[in-house]
Amino acid sequence: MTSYVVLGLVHHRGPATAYDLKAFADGSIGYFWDFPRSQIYAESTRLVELGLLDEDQETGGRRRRMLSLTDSGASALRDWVATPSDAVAEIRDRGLLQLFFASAVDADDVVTLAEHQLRAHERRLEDYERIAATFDNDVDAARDDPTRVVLEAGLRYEHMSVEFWSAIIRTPPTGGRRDPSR
Amino acid sequence: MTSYVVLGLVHHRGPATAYDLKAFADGSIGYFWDFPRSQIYAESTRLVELGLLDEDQETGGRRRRMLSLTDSGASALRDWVATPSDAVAEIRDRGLLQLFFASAVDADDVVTLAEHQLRAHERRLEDYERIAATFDNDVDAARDDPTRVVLEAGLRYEHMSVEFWSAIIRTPPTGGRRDPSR
DNA sequence: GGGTACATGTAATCAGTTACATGATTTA
DNA sequence: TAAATCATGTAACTGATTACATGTACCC
Repeated sequence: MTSYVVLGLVHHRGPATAYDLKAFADGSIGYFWDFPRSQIYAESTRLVELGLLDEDQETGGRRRRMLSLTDSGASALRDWVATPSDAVAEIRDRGLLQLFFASAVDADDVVTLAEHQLRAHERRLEDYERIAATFDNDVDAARDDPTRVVLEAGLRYEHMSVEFWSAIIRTPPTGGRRDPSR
Repeated sequence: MTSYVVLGLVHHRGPATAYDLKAFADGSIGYFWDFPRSQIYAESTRLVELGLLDEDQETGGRRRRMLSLTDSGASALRDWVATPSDAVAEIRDRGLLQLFFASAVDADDVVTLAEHQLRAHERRLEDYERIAATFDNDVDAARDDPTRVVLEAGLRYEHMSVEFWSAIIRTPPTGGRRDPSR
């Protein structure tokens, strides 16, 4: 899947180095779909071999490799984006997983867990709001920009998470366990 | 991480076979954190070697392996659940990823994508509501059950997703592209 | 000259998935 | 007796992560 992220990034940014794409990803789609730096080098090499990307490497100095989409790469990206998926992603959130198994611990531990998650989601929400502010100088264009709309999904998710974990702190589920302190 | 899921499942279900744990997971935590059947066999073998699980295999017939928590396994689970994480999960949702790169395709394709996602999330929402109904025969106990509370997070996420993709269908972001039909 | 940011890669390892493979028990 | 379900496992592969390793260019 990461190969399509790389393809998409090249489409989005135009000719760019792997380093550059990774830096852009870290401030945008990386919040939703992150990958290690080494992978973008592996993937870009692979995509060049497959003929989906072109590379143009400087002969001296930093020997930058400028990546660009080939026609075949552009069409592979279009096909993939236009192929709807009927799958819903798993949330795979460690905090929720821990909460699921909360009957193994005391209510205090659940509260501590929830406090950490709350803070983490609040921080993430702030990140998103900061990024959103850079979009929304031009409100009309923003509404029309799919990347802004994906950010909107992130904002809603974080709002929801902040509310959710706040409620856990207020009334931690004790799971039928007996509170050992009483 | 899956090893903690297995440990947690054994804690939650009590002594059970790997097969049984997987079946239970498929109707509960599997919606949030799925794994292939083969993995539960690999993990359970590993956890037995680590002394976190005990196994008791039937000598004849189906040769079922009953898995149970050792003291050391129970304490490893408690430690893990009680160790708060400051990380926020990536959403890693293919539909959102496709939407992020929607500038590569036409508005029609975005609408088609959104329709599929909407249907998928509606179906998932129905699954969750069906499961919630089985909890909520006893409303007071449900409020106190961490697994029910995690399901609540899932319900909210799916509600949010249904609203989100509905809005995309109403006004698909066109990403500054020119609509080729005009 | 030193620190920071730019820039690229490889190697080893690990986690997870898919496919292959087999047999027992229950129910219609 | 056939089909469905119960039940367990291995092997090959793939994708992703971590750690290692190197050098350039710019700015103070």
